Amino acid sequence: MRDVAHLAGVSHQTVSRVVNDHPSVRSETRARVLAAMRALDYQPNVAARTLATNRSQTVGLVTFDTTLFGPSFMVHAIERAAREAGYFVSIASARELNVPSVSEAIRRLREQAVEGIITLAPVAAAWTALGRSLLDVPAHVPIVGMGIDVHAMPEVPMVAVDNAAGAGLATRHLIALGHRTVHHVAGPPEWPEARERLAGWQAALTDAGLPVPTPLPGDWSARSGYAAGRALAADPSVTAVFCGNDQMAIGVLRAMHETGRAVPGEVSIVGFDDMPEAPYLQPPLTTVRQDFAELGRRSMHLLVTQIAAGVRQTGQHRSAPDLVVRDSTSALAI
Amino acid sequence: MRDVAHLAGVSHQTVSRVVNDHPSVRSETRARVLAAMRALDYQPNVAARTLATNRSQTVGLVTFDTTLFGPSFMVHAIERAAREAGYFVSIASARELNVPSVSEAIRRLREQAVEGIITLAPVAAAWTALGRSLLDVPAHVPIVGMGIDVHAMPEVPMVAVDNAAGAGLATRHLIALGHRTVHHVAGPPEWPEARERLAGWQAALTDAGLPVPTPLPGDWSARSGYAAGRALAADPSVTAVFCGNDQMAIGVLRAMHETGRAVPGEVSIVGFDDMPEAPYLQPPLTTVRQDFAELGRRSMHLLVTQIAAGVRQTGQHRSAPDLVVRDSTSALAI
DNA sequence: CATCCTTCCGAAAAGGTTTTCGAGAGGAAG
DNA sequence: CTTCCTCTCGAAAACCTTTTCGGAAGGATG
Repeated sequence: MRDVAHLAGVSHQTVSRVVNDHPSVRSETRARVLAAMRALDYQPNVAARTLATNRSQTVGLVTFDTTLFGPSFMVHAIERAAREAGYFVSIASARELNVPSVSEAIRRLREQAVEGIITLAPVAAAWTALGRSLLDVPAHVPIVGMGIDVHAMPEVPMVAVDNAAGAGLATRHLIALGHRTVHHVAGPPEWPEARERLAGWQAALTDAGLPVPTPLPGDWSARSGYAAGRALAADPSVTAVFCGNDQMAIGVLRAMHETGRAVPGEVSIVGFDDMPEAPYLQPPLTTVRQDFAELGRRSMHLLVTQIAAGVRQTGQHRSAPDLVVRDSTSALAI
Repeated sequence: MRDVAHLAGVSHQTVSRVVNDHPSVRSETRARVLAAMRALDYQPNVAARTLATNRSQTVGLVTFDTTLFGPSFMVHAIERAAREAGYFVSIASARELNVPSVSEAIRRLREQAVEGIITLAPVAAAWTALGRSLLDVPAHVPIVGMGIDVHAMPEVPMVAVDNAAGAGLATRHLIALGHRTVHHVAGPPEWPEARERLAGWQAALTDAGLPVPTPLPGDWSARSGYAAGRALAADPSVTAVFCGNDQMAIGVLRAMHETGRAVPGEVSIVGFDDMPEAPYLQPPLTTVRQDFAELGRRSMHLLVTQIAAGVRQTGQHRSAPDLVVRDSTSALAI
C-alpha cells in the first residue's frame, strides 16, 4: 500500500480512502491511485483490515454430513448468497452428532472470528452446547439455524421448509388415493426435520381418523431405507409408505422390488426432498419438493440482517413445500 | 491478552510464548498463564496473529457444482483432513465453468490470503486463467488440482483416481462377459475426468480389437443420462453401456426400463463413483469405486507439504479404482 | 480586503499478536 | 571472589490497515 501511495504521489491514507470508496477524494486523484493499484497488482491485506475494523467479512458454516443431498445443496446455496452479500464462508464440520463435536466446530469458527454462523448440523442435543458456547457469549455472535428445534431453542432464529406441512401433503395424498393407513420410515430422531415430518404424518392420519402405525427408524441412508423396506414388505397389509427423505425411499423401492411387491400396483411410496434423480428412479418417485436455493438465500439474508443490526433476532421462517406427483403412487386397488 | 498477562502477573510476550508452546518458560509460570486464560475465556485474535506471522492458517477450496456426488463428498473429506492438519477451509464456488468465473473465485480466495488452494472445478479452459492469475503470481500460492488435465498444466500437482484404468476395468468386464462392443455415455468434455474415462474406454475396446461406437454426450446428470439412454435403447444392437458416472447410469437405467429393455438381461450397464445409493438401484448397479476420502486426505497432504516446503511441487498422484460387480451386468445371451 | 466555509488530503494513533534483542537472576567454573 | 553461561522473561519494533483529527488551499461572503 505504501508503494501504491508512493507511485500515485499521495499518502497511504488516501489510498485507503480510494479502496473504501470514501466520498471526499477528487476524481482525478482517485484515477491516479487506481492506476497505481493496477500497475503494482495491489492486494489489500485482509488481516490488517480485519484488525483495524474488527470485521472479518466471514461467516461460518457448521455442517455434519454433506453427502446427504439437502445439506450438500445448502452449502452451495449459502456460499452463493454469501458472495452476493460480500462475505466469505468458512466451513467446519462436526465429526459426530454430539455435544463435544458440535461445540468444537463452533469453537473453531469463533476462533476464526466469523461474524455469524449458520448451522446445518441439527442435532437436538448439540443445541445445549450452543446454548453454552454461543448464546451466552458476550459478543453474542449472530446465528441462524437451518431446521433447528424451535421448542428447544426459541431464541435462535431458524429457517426451514415447513416439514410438518410437507409430511401432511404427502400423507393426505396417499389417503386421498384410498389407502387405509400410511406407514412411515423416519429419519433419525436427533434431527428436528425428522421429528417434524413424523409429527406431520401422524397428525394427518389422526385428522383423517385413521390408525397410526409404528414408524420405522432410519438414518437418512438408502441402506436404512432398504432395511425398513424389507420389514414393510413382509407385512401384506402395507399399501402406502411415506419416507423421511428420497434416499431412504430408494432403499424402500429396492426392498419392494426384491420381494416382488409392485410399486405402485400394490404399494405406493412417497419421498421427501425431490433430489434431481427422483424423476429417474423406478418408478419415478412422488415426493415433496423443497426449494433449497431459496432456503439458502433466506438464511443468509437473515444472518446479514442480524449482523448489520447488531442484535439477535428470533422467529421462524418457514417456506412452503410442494408435492410432486410422479409414478410411485396410485389409487388403492380394492 | 493484556488482561490475561495482568492477571497472571506476567507480560503479554510471555502469554504469547505460552500460547505458542515456546520452550523457554518455566512450567510454573506456564500454569499460571493457562489458568488466567481459562479464567478470562481468552480467545486469541486470528487477524492480529495473521498480520504478525503472515500465515492465515487457511486453505481455499474452489468448487463448482457441489450437488454432484464426487465434489460434495470431497468437500467433506478435505475439510476433515484440513482440520487434522490445523487449517481452516474457506470455500469459493465458481458461478459457471468458464475463465472469468474461476479466476474470480481464485481472486476471492487470494484476497482472503489463503495459504494454498485445492480446486475441484476442473474445466480445462479455466486453467489458462489459473496460469494467469495464480502460477505467475510472485508469492506463488501452493495449489493442488483434483482431476486436472496434466497435459495442459504439467506444473500443477494433481491427485485423482486413475480414471483411464477405471474405465478400462469397466469396459474389459463387459467385454469378458461376451459383449461385442461397449457403448459410452460420457461426461462433459470440459472435465478431464470425463476425457480420461472416455480415453480408457476407447483404449480397452481398441486393445480387444472391437469397434468403437460414437460416445453419447452427457453432463453428469441423471437427466442427460436418460436422454442418452433413450437413444441407446432405440438401437437393438446395443447390449452394453459404460456410463461416465452413477447419476447418468440412473438415467440410462430408467430409459431402458421405460422402453422395455431388460437390465441386465438384454443390456448390461456399468457406472462410475459407487455412490451410496448404487447398491439399491434397480438393478443394483455394477460400478467403479473411487475412494474419495483417501483422495481428500492425499490432496490435503500434498498441499501441506508444499506450504511447509515453500516450493511448488509437481507430479500426479493416482489412486487405483476398484470394480464393484453387482446385478446390472451379465453375460451376453446369444 | 478580511473572514469563513468547503473540499481534499496528510499526520498520527489504534488494533493484537509475534519476534528479536537484551537484561536480570541464579548457578557453575576458574 | 570473579567471570561466564544458561534460563527466564520484559521492552520494543514490526506487520498493514482504518479512522479521527487537523491543516492547507481555494472559493464564497460580508
